[in-house]
Amino acid sequence: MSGIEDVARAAGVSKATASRALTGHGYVAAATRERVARVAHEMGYVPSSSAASLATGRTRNIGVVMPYLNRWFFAEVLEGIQEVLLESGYDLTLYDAKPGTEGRRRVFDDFLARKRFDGLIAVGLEPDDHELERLVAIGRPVVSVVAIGDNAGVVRLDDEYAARRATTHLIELGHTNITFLGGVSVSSGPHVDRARLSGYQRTMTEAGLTVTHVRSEVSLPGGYAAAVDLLGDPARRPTALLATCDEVAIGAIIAARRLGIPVPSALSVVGIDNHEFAEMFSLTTLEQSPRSQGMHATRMLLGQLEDPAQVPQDVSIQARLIVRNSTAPPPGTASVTVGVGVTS
Amino acid sequence: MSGIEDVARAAGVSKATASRALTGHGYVAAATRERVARVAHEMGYVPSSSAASLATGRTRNIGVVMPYLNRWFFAEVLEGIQEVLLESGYDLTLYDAKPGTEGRRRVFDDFLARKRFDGLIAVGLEPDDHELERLVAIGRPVVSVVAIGDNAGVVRLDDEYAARRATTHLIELGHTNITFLGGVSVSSGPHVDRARLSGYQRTMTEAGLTVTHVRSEVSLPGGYAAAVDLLGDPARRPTALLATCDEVAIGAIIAARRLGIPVPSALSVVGIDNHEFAEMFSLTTLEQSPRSQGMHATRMLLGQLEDPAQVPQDVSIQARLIVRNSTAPPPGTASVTVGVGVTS
DNA sequence: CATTCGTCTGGAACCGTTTCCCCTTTTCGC
DNA sequence: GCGAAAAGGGGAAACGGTTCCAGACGAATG
Repeated sequence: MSGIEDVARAAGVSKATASRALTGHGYVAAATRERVARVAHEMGYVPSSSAASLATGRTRNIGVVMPYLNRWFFAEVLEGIQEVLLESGYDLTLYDAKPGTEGRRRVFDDFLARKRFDGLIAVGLEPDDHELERLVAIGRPVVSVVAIGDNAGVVRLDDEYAARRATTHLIELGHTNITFLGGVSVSSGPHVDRARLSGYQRTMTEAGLTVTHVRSEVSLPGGYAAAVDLLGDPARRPTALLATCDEVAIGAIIAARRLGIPVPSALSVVGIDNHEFAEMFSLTTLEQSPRSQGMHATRMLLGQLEDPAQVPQDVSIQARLIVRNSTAPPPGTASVTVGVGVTS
Repeated sequence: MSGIEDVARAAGVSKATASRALTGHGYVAAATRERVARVAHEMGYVPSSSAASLATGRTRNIGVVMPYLNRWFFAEVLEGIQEVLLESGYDLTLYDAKPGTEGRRRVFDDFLARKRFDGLIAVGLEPDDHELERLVAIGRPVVSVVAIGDNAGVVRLDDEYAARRATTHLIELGHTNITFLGGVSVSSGPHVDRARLSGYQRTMTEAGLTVTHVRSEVSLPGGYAAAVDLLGDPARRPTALLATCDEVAIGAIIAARRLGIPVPSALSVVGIDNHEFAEMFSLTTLEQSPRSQGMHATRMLLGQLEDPAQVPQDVSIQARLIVRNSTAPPPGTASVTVGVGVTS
């Protein structure tokens, strides 16, 4: 296992020059640089990252903390992050912080404190006060995807806007009996879902319509179960559903099919996400493109690293409405022509 | 930012003793150890991992290479790995190696060569010769989930067995016209799918039945599309489908519903995986439990790290058959009583 | 032509641990 | 009570890079 000293010797230069040649910092004659590079390559020399980190104080590694790995949104964000880091030559260290677990406590109290990264990306973290404090205590730049409640750079979907836009779409189609399917109350639960619920509520209220909110676990099976309950009772059945996310929406569509309720003629369903399954179910939805959120956040963080003066910016994304075939005017309406396709 | 030297001074001992006290290596009086630990804790001392790695040659970090992050199987394996590593105090560095991308090339040629880990877990990697060579060249223990073709430790599902078991289940129900829905030929493509196809073929042949294989992309939408094609043509329609995995199976069930073909009365469908959606679709399937495969592989690797003499073992898992409501005797059969529930 | 400046290079210090080696003190067996 | 072994602790040398500093040289400047 050869070190830079061996390379230096083989190239007939000092350690210092070899280092400069390989890192590109400081003066080195072009011929020398070339020779050192060649020798290093021939010897299969790879610098020790621990030694380099120790000397420079930089790890060329980015930490990513997220509460779930197996949910569509998170996996997509992670892929976006990974893609940018790979291009930039940074490693990615992953910390799984499932809410309420001992593992999460250890992540915040032990793992992150080791600072094995130059910067941190927090995805949908919803940290409590103690966790937030630990995050700040690390003293490394933090960027988050989905707000975490402090002044770090944030990339996120404008959830309130997305829900308003979805609701408006249904109202424009002529619906008046629209139920929100989601997991939380406005005052508690993940901020994302609260903002979406709130966007729905405001839009409905502004239009003079009655708000109805049905609880559902935020997952496909959850949406299915909640929809079976709701739709099974003809008295409660609305003409349209706004789901807090596509998984819930798809669960609801599956439930409707099973109950023999045709979508969209008897029931319109709209989601938020543009999940990979949305197309297959012809789901009208708002696109949130988590992958590019991840990429965006990563570029922002990398930018901050190379120029610490760069002020972290907050980026809020306005989702695009994608109209497919899960929404239509309510039953018994004079047919209305609606453009099918993508609109803003 | 305090180093071990500050701790040592504050505790009135030498650097060497402080190090011994904190790491637990070598002789240290109990009282001293306790005092050093207390002082360190009070000062909020956290050892520099780069310095420690440099000195010891160990990183307390495990690398994980996988081709996809957003597929159910991979995400589950990753969670299993993460869980065990978190308990053991190891970090996890993730390398995304999507087949055929420039990123993948860089992962193998640059990133892995940096050896920022004590060991590597390769998940469903299917490396080519060059990649395999690079993997070996790293000189660190490698464990893989799903075979990679060399003699490293492997944890995997016995795919051939799973497919045989699934086929047998259908045959026992009375089916004779069973189509395999999957993405490959026996001679090329991912080993997993080939083994499953092969298990199906042998079982069919042994039973004197005709093999029919329909190509499908290995994904939910892929299964949907392939099934729409196949089932839409009454001449080709079988009485039972064996899908290469649950996602394909579920796609097929959705397609059947849409075409008005009742499952299981007119069509039986069986998958392999026990995907999180399987229950919702009442899918009969073989459980592969990727999460525990991940945990298993991780424990194996960690074991090898603490005792290099430990020979890597290959572990092959026999999937359990979970009978739900997507399989039944073929139409027009005298009804056969079949136990519903879990059997081995 | 002398001076200055930019370029190029080598020696040595440094990053923050761990660990080897050696010395002192205690414990234990006989 | 004595010698050997074990326990406890300190100094200093690693680990493998990067970077500061100083010196040497050639070209440009006055």
